[in-house]
Amino acid sequence: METSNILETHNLSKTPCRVDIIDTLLATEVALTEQQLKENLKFDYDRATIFRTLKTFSEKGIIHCVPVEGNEVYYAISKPNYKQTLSHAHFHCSTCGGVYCLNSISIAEPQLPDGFAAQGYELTINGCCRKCKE
Amino acid sequence: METSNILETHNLSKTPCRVDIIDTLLATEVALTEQQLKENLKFDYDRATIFRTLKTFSEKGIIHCVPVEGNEVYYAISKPNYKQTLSHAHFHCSTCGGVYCLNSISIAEPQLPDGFAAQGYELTINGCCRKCKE
DNA sequence: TATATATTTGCAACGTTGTTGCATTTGTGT
DNA sequence: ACACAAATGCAACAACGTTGCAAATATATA
Repeated sequence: METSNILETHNLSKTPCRVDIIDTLLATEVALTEQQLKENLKFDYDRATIFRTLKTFSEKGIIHCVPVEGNEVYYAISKPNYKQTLSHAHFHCSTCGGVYCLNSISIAEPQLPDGFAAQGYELTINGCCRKCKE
Repeated sequence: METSNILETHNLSKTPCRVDIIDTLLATEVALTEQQLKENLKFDYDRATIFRTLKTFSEKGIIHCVPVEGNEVYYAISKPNYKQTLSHAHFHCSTCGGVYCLNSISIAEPQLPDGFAAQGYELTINGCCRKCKE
């Protein structure tokens, strides 16, 4: 799906910042921190604008964020049914810091202690990614 | 293990702030945000002191932090062999926000794409906890 | 195509958090 | 009781999260 469709689907007007952010996230294989995102945008926008855009996109389910050890947050485009999917897995490379969405991974549901009911699973796998492996 | 032992084991001097923080984290069943931690300490300490103490404890493996959706970070006492354990699971209650360490859970290792090598697994299970279930 | 209106943006401001240097205070071994 | 290494509090600064408001802009409508 390309950028215009994504915005239309979610009833969002087509503004430069929104298009730029979605284009950038679509173009990158890995998830990006807000810093990395800014560096990759074609133009500069106000912090508040980017903040609000990311917030809107998160609420709409267009993107999702991945919190990683060290209190860093990465942003990635969501697959269309992301929000409906119970389990999400991400790979975090300890070497380059890259965060990959693992869309096709299924997470085995572990046995929980009595009284706990699971609604969703978020798995972060730390390790060494394809590019850093040599 | 009680507080004094923990500090001695890690070659850390026994200061009020350190003792207070470990006591507090040992006393609570759930992990705490920095805010919640501060509210539960017996005395007040400078922000920088708490920051440095948490950092020291994290490095030593005395505590670990759990990043949760919404960019919140929770701190919890680690079991003695925490750092050596490859897989960690935490339960995050969507209702009360409580974060529980699930020490006895084993995580099934999913199949990764070619070229990716896993070194550790962090699983966060979202749902409804024992206390909030009625 | 011009216009009206609802949105979005940039700017400014403020609170919080992460982080560090430095002088003072404190813990601990002698 | 003392000396020295270590920890603390204070101050300061950068980065981030967040909001109000006025100016600019996207889009539906005439």
